[in-house]
Amino acid sequence: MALPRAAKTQRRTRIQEEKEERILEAALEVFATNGFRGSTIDQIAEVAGMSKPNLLYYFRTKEAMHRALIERVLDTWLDPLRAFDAEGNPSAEIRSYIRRKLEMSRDFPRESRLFANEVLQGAPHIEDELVGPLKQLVDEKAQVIRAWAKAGKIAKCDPYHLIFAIWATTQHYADFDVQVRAVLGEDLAGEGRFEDAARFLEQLFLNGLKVQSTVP
Amino acid sequence: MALPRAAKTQRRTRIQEEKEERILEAALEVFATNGFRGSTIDQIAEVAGMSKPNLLYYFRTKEAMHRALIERVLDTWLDPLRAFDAEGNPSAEIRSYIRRKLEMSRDFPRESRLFANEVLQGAPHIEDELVGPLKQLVDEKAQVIRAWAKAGKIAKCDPYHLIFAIWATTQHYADFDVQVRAVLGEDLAGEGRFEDAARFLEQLFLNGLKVQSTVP
DNA sequence: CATAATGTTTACCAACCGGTCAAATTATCA
DNA sequence: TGATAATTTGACCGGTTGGTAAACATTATG
Repeated sequence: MALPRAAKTQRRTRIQEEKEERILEAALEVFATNGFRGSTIDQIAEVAGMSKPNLLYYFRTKEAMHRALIERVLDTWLDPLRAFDAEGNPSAEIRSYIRRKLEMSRDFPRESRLFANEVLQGAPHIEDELVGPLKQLVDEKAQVIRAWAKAGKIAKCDPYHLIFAIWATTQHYADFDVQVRAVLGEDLAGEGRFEDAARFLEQLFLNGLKVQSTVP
Repeated sequence: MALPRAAKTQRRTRIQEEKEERILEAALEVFATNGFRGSTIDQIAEVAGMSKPNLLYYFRTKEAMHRALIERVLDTWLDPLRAFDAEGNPSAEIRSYIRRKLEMSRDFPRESRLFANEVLQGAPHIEDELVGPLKQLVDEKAQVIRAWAKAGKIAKCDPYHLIFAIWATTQHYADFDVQVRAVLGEDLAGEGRFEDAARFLEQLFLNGLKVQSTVP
């Protein structure tokens, strides 16, 4: 009778875990490809293989589903940036950040598109996360980059725009996948694409951030 | 009685031009912020300041409106890439391409988001344009870049991924504007943002593509 | 095994949405 | 000016959508 989330029993039942898992998986699929408004509960229910009212038994509203999904995914999404290590070698850190972000685009394109859809449409559901945890983390890492530049370990540059550039270039392969495939052609797009992109971006960013010696 | 598009009179009346203009302007606003599925004819009608049936008098369906809008905007959108000149100085050409694209993001953010929404959701309405005119233009310019690299005028690099990187970094400021503003803070985001971004991206791409001399 | 709690389904509703229609209004021009 | 064509609107329609109510089924537990 009672809704699972509000149940008196503190423990989530096995069946609750399983179903919520299946629902969020389906929701990711649907929200990522249609955006929030473009997605219907029926669609999600079908992908999840259950009836609409059943789905609404676990998440009261479409928005609750979306919220739960965002919460669950945001942390993972920011992991690569968190791994950015102030003590490490600057070039190596930047290289591996690019690589990790690119791997995310390859392995979790739906998560990328979920956020892209949301941000693109004005982030009506995640604005708090943007100005809160996200900004804080970026500020912190920007300081690291700025220190590297000041110490002459990389070229002087605006750390925020550097981070934006890495986000943009790596996520592009997930978010604009259709366009990339259209331009490269179906064949080229598949096989070597990941390595090609990684090689190019590493070259671009590492040379681009190399300290410019004023005549050796 | 008859629909204007199918009218016997070949000439479009003044009133037709004006109304279609107003409708497409409103459609751009709405489609860009909500995507195709997320937009309603009522919304567009309200922004355009006319009734829904009146709007449907000029464009028979929502899709017809969207199609007309895409057609009208796509050419302009590709202009910067078209301006890319094989005869020019490579560094100067790349620099001014970046600048033009960045100006587009600043001056026509809605157009950018319109395409971003569309591509992000699988480009269901513009796939022909992608594999047709777009691919053709990109192929052509990729050849130019490849020739430059072969002639030693810029570093060896994959021209397609270079173009993707320029698209991604410049359009990022239009498409992910909310996120950029959230991270930079409302103040920093406004004034110097354009110049900061331009300076950073020019540094990144021009140094990144500089021929790496193997000891002078 | 009884029984209460949890989980699932069928039927349904009100609001919304894309689109039509016929009637009313306005612009055009002989 | 008056006839005719172009434009505009309110009322409406069928399908979709987010969500509810209540009956039914299943599972956990004393």
